Parts: sequence; structure tokens; C-alpha cells
Amino acid sequence: MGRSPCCEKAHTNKGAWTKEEDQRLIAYIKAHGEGCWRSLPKAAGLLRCGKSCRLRWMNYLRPDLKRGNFTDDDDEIIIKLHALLGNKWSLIAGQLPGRTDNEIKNYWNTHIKRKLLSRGIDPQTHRPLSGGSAAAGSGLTTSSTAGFPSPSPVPTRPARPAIAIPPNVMFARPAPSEDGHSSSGGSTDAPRCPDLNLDLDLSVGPPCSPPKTPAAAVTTPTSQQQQRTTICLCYHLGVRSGDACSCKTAASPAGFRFLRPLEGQYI
DNA sequence: AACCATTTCAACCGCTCAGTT
DNA sequence: TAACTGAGCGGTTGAAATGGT
Repeated sequence: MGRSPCCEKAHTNKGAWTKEEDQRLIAYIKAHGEGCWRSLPKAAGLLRCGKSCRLRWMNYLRPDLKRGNFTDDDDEIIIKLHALLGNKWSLIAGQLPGRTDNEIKNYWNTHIKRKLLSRGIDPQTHRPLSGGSAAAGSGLTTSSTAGFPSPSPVPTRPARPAIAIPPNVMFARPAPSEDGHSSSGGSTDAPRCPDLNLDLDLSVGPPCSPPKTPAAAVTTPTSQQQQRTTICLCYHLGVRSGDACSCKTAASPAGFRFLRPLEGQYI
């Protein structure tokens, strides 16, 4: 599109940040808050690209970042979220407070991939490696058209699936109950990932009137219907009451689509 | 102690999306 | 409606750190 570069490359520093640069950035954001990254470097007296400032702040300087090792629980959460979402690192990071998408992406590539391989699991498809060659083809091939973002062979820049979880997908994390699990009970359907209890609530855009026939919506969604589709993982994961999931009240149940992880089918 | 191989992770790049004009 | 702009995302890179011989 011939867009202008995000910064004047000739006059920007690159590479590792110095302590002084960090201090400048921290001081500026403390004083003025985040926002307008493009103009921030100049205002803060930094010879850096706005994108670089944002990245530095988000991935390293933010005070709420949790640094240190991932726990085994974190690992499992990441693995299961990746099975559900594919390489949507920012969404996965949203479920791990204090962790950044970049950190999770790196951790996935350096640790979890190997961990899964050692278990004989394909890190992309989350299916057994041996004899699981069909994994890429079975079900998952149709999943992208069915709306689930296929975690299998992920192209560098996959075309957005018809209904796939879009960028504006929201994960609602209900206030945790005392036991830390607000929504495990009451399930009548056995979840696909029974030990995954993240109270995920995916919703796409403002809920509107449901499709005339849910079945038709599942099989032949119009683009409008796609935009109005609500994907409720709370439901899928066993949440039925409105306590932890407000989407049922916001949208007609008929408007729900339920995702079946891995198989990429609506339940 | 020195060298080489491997691993880790901060940072960059290119792209898309959403908002604005 | 189209063009433009800023923000954010995911893939990739390369320097630094670590481990092995």
C-alpha cells in the first residue's frame, strides 16, 4: 500500500536497549501513560521507533510483568490453549497474567515444543506423532472451513478462516471463586479437555439476533452471521449457569457456536 | 582454559486490522 | 467508499548465555 515507514530509520537506534533508554521510557510512561507510541519516542527524547518503544514496554518494562520460570501448570495451560487457539500468542498470554505474548511464544518454541515431542505429540496438531500422520488431514482440514483455527500446519500468514476466532475475540475471566474454580460444576457434557478449566468465554462482536436456523448458520454462515457469531467456550467447558458466563444472557442461545477443540467441529 | 555447539530470548520486520478523515 | 494512519500481532533473527568436550 506504499505506507510510510513507522519511523525515520536513519535517526533511530536499534538493538539492545540501554539502561538510560529504559529509564527514559519508564519515566515518560509513568508521567504520561501509554498511548500514541508513534509520537512517544520524540516526546520522551528517545531515538527509537515507536514500535520498538511499545515492544520494550510491553515485553520487558511493564511493572506488572511476572518474570521467572513457568510452572508445570502454566505449561499445561499453554498447551491446551494452543490446542484450542493455535499460535494466537496474545490470546494465550491473556490467560496468563504477567506473561507476554512474546515470552509465551519463545517459551513454546524452546521448551514446550520439545516437551510435546518427547511425549510423542505433534506440537502443531496436538495429536500423536507416530501413525498420526493422518492428523493433519483428518478433521483438521475441514476445521478451518468450519471455523476452528486449525493448529495444524500453520502457514506463516494464514488466511483468516471463515469464522475463526477473530482478533477481537474476548476472553472473559470471571472473578475467581474461593476455590479458584468458578465454573467446573454443573456440566452435563463431558468436555474435551476435562482438566482444562479456564472459564474461557469467546465472544465475537456484539451479540445480535440469532440466525434463523442455527444448523443453517453452522453449515452455511453468511458473512454477517459470521460477524455476529458468539463462540462460547464456557459452555463448551461445562459452564451452564450465567454466573461465570454472561454471553448466554447477552445473546440468544440459538446464536451460539460451540467449538470442539482439535476436531474443529461445532458441538 | 579454550573452543565449539546449542539454547535462550530480546528485538526487529512485515503484515493485518481497526479507526479516522 | 477509499485512502491513510496507528496499533498490535506473529514469525524470524541474531547476540548473549550456557553447556559439553
